[in-house]
Amino acid sequence: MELSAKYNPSDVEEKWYSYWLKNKFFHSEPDSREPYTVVIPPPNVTGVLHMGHMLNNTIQDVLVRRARMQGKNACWVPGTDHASIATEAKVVAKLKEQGIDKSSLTREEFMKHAWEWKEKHGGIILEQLKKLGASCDWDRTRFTMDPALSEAVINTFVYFYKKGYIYRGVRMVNWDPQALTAVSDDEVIHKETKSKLYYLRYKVSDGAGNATDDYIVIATTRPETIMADAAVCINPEDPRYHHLRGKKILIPLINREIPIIEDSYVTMDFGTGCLKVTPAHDVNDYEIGLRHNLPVLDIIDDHGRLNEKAVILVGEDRFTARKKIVKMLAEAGQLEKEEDYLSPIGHSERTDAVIEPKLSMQWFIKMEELSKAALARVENGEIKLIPDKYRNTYRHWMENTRDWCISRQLWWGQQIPAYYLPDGRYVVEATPEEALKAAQQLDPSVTAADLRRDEDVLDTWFSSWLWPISVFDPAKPGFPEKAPNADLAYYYPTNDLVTGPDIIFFWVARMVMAGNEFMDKVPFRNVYFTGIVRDKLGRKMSKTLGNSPDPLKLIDDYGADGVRIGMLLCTAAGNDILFDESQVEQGRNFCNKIWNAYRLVKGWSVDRTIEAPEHAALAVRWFTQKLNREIAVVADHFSKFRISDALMCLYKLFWDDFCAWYLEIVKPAYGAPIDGATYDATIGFFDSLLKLLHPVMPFITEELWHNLAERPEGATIMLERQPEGGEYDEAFIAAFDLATEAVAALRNIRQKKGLSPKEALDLRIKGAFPEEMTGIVRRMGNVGEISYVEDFGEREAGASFLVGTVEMFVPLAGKTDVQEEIAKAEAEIERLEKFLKGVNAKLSNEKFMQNAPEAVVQNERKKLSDATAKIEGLRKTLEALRG
RNA sequence: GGGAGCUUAGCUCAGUUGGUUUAGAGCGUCUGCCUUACAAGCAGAGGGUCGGGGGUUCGACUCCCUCAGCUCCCACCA
Repeated sequence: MELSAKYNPSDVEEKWYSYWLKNKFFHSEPDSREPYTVVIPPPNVTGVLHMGHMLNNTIQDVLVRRARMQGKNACWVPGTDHASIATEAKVVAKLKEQGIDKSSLTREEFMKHAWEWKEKHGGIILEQLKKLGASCDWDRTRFTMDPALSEAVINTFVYFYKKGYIYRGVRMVNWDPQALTAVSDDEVIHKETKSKLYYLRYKVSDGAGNATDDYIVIATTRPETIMADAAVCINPEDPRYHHLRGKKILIPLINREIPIIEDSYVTMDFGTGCLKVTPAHDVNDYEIGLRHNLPVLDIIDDHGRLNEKAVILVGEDRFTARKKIVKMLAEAGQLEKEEDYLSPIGHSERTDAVIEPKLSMQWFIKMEELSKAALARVENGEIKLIPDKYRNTYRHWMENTRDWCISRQLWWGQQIPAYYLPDGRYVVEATPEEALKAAQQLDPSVTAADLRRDEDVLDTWFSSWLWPISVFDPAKPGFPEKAPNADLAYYYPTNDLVTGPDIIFFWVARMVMAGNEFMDKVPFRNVYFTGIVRDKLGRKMSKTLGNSPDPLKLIDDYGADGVRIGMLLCTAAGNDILFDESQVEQGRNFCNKIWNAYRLVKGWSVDRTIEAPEHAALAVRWFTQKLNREIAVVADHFSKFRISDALMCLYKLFWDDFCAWYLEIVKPAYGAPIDGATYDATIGFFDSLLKLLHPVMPFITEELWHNLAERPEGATIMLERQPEGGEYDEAFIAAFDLATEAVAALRNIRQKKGLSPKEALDLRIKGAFPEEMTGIVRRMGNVGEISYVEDFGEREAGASFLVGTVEMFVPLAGKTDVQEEIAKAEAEIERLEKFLKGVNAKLSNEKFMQNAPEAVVQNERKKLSDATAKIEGLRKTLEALRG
């Protein structure tokens, strides 16, 4: 069959992926082999594949495929995350489109809609991963809200509650008025936002609630909250306001009397040095309020509107209220001035709504003990972070953790298993039945109907932190004493985790905590942090910028292997990835190169009666060594997670060493057959190269491996063993490098003189050039006669050059410019003399001779003698040239 | 404000206890080639005072100080 000159990925990708699935090559069961386990960072169930996933999952697949080919029992567990806020927001939006308001539904009705949506639209991303070639064990696909995994979450909650780690408390939380939920500190994004600083006049009270003429000026960005003011605060050190100590002042418009208090929190040189204290609507103010025992007056409702406690502007949205109150204040003569002000405003990561600090009753889990233990696992080296610099980040996090607010005012998620008695007391139990029993301990008259379950659900991360455990044994979390099932015992701890540094605390650290608590073991040994994928201008990829390519279209255009190579080429661990389609193009071109090398080799006819020519035998010997060496180099790169280096090494091995040198040397003349020995060796090399490349480019390697030789039914390259490598002779490889250098020099001469590659040149060599390599030089440089000479003697017209320390000369009667040669030689002498000066300076420096190690001194001596010899030779050349 | 990191060729990056003759790679650029595997290719070439300054050392891209620029994380002065 005639093979196309171009590799066509769409011809093979689907074929091989279904072949792998059909034969269950990705599936893993515990056995006697060493396990290699990876759990996928579960993408949002409603998510679609973006470039970050592409990068992340390509890396995981490379690691998994390589481990599998090293004979390990590789298991890559896929799955999705229920992502409570993000998913609920999507479902709410979808229902709205259908004209259904969430508030008109019961919890059960809403959950039914949400599950329907999940069944219909969820998990698309996993299908997309298949296009990339991901070798996940799909039989083990998990979802964080699978019944068993949800049970694990509930059991974990009960466990920590009974351990005394979980408590309920009023806290200032970040309230998202759009999603109507509290969000964690880490889900708040501070953006520099243009706002105004309003300077308001607060009149001083006469003590009986009447305004005097005296007033003070307070700067605020939130004039709509003045009705909730509990005090005005000054710095005790501030002499400007000493006369106001102990006095009271009146809130503008509503004339409520509030005290003046003193607290060193106030900075004297910001604004006017006076701060209005609004405990219900600002975190810092809340703390000042606690210190000074101030009342808390909450005037903003859950939707961000002023409530009746505000007295004025009731029902207005906070931003509308701001505009209106400014006008009212101005009319009342109590607005002194306003200035533009740039301040960081918290926005919800999910809805982008401006966060409202709000007091509310939430559930918390204590972090102190958990963090300590989790820090130790990284500090003692049980878990390695790659790159290492993230240890600092990790340590900083773990030493500064605050209690984790785990309740969310949502429905999509695991509902908190707390049950309230009619009298307000509550019990925490895994099931309603147990809860009833526990409740009856407190009050025997309580019935099931009396118990009211807490409305809130748990933070998504409260389920994700169990992931490496619960995907294998969902019955385990919450029960540290219980023996793990067979899967968990075999696969845990997992080996490598590949994720982004942005969730180092959200997820990575918390998995370590859960692992400590329930397994008394780390959840993984290495954490590889990928960078953020940016566009080539360094901007984050975003929908609004439209700078994110569609991954599936990329795969269509360039092939999955091409895209994988393109992603990996620019992947230094921890560095951001500047993605450029030209890298994917390079990946596609590489596929094409491999494809064409295959076409060449398969096009040869073999004659087993002929002997291998000397140059071919030498090339076989050389490539054997080279291959062995590079296998070791690649293994070293992988052991350090230097994946792009490993890939580049393989890229050059195939393209430069195998194609440009090896194949060109052994290639028989057109139409002529190749000898059996060289052919067999070539097929062997090709086989090894395909295996080495398989983890990074699974499809094309499977296709060509099947074509390279007869394979039995059910055979696959993905279960072959990685080539092991072996001994190699560094000196021999270096000798071959000399030959390639000489060839390059000859080609350079041709190019400069405008000589055809078809025209054979003669070559004279003076010096220790390995004789066995002359065959290579002759063949690849198209050299006619090669002679070793003592001296070039009377120099005829020609070109001279140096290969290492060996002088070479090509006679070019009538084809060369003597003046040019002279100039070239002179320039070279000058350079060498300068170099020599430096070497001599070192050698005549007593301190250098005393302190430098012998090897270094020896090397300098060698430099001296080499350079001296070269200069001498060039001088002779010059003499000859000048005649 | 606190912390971490970065700055090497046009671009993206290596540079592994301070010493390997001229600091490397890939891509891009330039030149010549449609040479029977591949123009998604072949061959060759050019390109860097290693961010600036100072110091330690016989010797610094590498260690220290300092200045400048950039990035990220944390905190958030109303």
